[in-house]
Amino acid sequence: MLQLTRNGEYAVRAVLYLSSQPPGKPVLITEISESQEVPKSYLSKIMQHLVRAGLVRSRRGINGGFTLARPAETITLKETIEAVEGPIHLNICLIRKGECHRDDFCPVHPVWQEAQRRLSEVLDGKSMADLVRDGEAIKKQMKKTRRKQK
Amino acid sequence: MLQLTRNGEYAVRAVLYLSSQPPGKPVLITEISESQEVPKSYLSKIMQHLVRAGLVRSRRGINGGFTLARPAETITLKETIEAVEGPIHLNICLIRKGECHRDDFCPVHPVWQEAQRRLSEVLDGKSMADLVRDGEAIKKQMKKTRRKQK
DNA sequence: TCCAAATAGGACTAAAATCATCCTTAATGT
DNA sequence: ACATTAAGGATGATTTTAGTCCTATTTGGA
Ligand code: SF4
Ligand code: SF4
Repeated sequence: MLQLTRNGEYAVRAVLYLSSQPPGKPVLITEISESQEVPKSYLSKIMQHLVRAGLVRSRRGINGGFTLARPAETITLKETIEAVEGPIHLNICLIRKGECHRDDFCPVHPVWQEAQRRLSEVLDGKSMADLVRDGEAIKKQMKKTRRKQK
Repeated sequence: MLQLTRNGEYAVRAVLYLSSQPPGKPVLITEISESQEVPKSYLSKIMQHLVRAGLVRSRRGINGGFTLARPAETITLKETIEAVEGPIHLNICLIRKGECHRDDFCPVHPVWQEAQRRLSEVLDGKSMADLVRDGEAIKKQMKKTRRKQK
């Protein structure tokens, strides 16, 4: 359907939440689940993907939880999504050359290449640190608006 | 999976083929199916969608077949895809305001808006007439290359 | 050493989407 | 009437999505 799945969406929410927390402080899965409105048992699977992909570190037992494995500045939206959904390919011919045998004479192929490039540009252009900053700006803006409405 | 479905892909192939034919000349579904490598019975459903969407006209019986309903210049890639897949929304929050109740404070939401805008730009920027021209240019280029290889 | 707290990992499932096929009906030109 | 051709409905196999649940493993502290 040319749409992000819940896996990708939830991964972004989780990584973004970790990015908003003090670095190094382990965050419980329950806390992520509740604040980000993601089913806990489902989130558990997603976190496993993120750990294997090297974006997140986990510790079990008391004082356990999840932390970012790298600074939020170095983690992009695209990377987070691809960690749980696999590489983004807007059409099968972008998977690899020859995946669609028409690619060498198809006039639509280059259009998909361009579309993919533009999409990647946007998704790779935002780091988790950027998003945390944007989120804080939105919060500030909302407070101002509410004050005006009084 | 954030990927175009066969429906969209096949629709593009079919409309592009019609665009490459003399305007007004009815083309049989068998001809489209074979030249574009799309299962005939499946293609039949897709053509129905395209007719209902107003991109293609059909005539039954002898001398029947499919023709474009409008000049190829006025039909874009995006339009063709959306005719069979429904509107493209890269994430659910782009369907309508409030579809995701987090949209008014979510810092990721604007990124998806931007991504969608960029994607639409590319897909709406190519008309079927453009693609036919591109296809002819590719054919010419391939002939030249083959000559050099001799 | 034993326990409680956490995540890891595997098995399982319901529902939906995807990718078709086949058959009957309706229109159309000769 | 009749051959031709698309329309439309029913059906189905397979895959993906979205999620749950249970057991195992790790960890730190009493
Ligand atoms: S756009 Fe062209 S190359 Fe890509 S999948 Fe479709 S036919 Fe193949
Ligand atoms: S990006 Fe934000 S607004 Fe869009 S679906 Fe995810 S949480 Fe909702």
